[in-house]
Amino acid sequence: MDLSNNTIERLCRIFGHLGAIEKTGVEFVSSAELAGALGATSYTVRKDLSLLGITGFTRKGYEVSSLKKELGSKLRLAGRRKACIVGLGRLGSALLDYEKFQEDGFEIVAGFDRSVNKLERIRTHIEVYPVGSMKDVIKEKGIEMGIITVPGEHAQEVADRLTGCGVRGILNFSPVEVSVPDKVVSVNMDFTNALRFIAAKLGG
Amino acid sequence: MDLSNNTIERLCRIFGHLGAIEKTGVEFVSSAELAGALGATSYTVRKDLSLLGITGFTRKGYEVSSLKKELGSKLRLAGRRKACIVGLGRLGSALLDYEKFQEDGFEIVAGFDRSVNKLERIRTHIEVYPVGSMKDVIKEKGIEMGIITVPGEHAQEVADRLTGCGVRGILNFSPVEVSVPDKVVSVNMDFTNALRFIAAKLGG
DNA sequence: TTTTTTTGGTGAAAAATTTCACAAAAATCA
DNA sequence: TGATTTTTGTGAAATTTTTCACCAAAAAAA
Repeated sequence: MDLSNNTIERLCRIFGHLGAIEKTGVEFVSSAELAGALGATSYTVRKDLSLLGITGFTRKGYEVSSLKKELGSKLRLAGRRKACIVGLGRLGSALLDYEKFQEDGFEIVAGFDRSVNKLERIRTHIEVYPVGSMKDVIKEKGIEMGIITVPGEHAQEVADRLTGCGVRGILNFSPVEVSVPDKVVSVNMDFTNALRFIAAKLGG
Repeated sequence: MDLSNNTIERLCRIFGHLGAIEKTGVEFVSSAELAGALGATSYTVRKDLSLLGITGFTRKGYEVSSLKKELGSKLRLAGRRKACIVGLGRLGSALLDYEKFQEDGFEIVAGFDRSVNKLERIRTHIEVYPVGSMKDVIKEKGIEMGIITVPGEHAQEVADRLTGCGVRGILNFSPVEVSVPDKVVSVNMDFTNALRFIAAKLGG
């Protein structure tokens, strides 16, 4: 199947939202409710789901737990995935213990930093290493995804290193867009740009 | 002018990238170079800029410093804007001292948390307050933007409070989409969803 | 000076995405 | 039972966004 990025992004959000609904014990959810929680329309939600061949029940909506299961398997969000964080400054070390990742099946299994000093000072139950041991650690632990929290100046270099070690997914928190090989998926989260966007939308 | 969100987002990224170019001392930049740094095409960059009435120089490209200035004024990214952070856990307190914000004209002038205990323990040069004093502090300091770093369960409540205090822009790091009044601009940054997106794109 | 090359500007075409409209199915109600 | 309501599924229409094609201008080269 050939889903657009927009569709994938929405489906992932639906998946996340279903987790929340599940906790409330509600059994069915309509496309309109999902749309509301997403800031989309019910048409879009139904179309997105139908692109995956997922169908609901007339006059009832979609069954929460089976929808979650289907999305999980169709989008491959079901299994556990291992990730590492490179750059253990304030943000990086905050993310080391970000519980939401674990809850969602993303396991942070290693942190890397250049500074041995920093590695020694850090307090976390996750194992941390000097960047030099990246290759070994990534191979050994089977790490698939890398989270970049180094300053912009070093982001590309870290991305190269990560992909060189076989990492196929990159979440980049630095403000520079990193370029990666074709097969690698990279997403940028630039906080400052988000504030700029808000400021621009606000005008005045 | 009526720019699409995509266009606004790209223009903001261009603005950020121009800062980096400026430091290198390069005077002109072509639409193709900008496109490369953005992961867009040169057509798109030129069209985006032309939508703002910004024009470059034949065979030279755009003059870096004046382009930055024009974007800054047209998108209202030039002035300083005050923001606050609500929720001073790991992430929130990391963001309190995120230097990039300050560099870009976004001043974090207050942090809020429910727990007085946390407020006492926190080490930062930015003033922190109990949530109860939000209204006063926001009015007094002229805070325009709020950054939400509380758990999802409380995100909507915090958003309501912020908008109730007159905040018009919200950057929401919690995994739940908050709903805000029409005039308010809100952007969600859901880390977990970014990882999901990467996982879904990777497949396998 | 003339030609060639590079780069922007932009209306038109193409592609992608979203919305609509309405049939079909199931639950509810009279 | 039969009418009514609600909600999905989806092809078609509408809208939005991106890309293309080509001109003009200016710099560089010849």
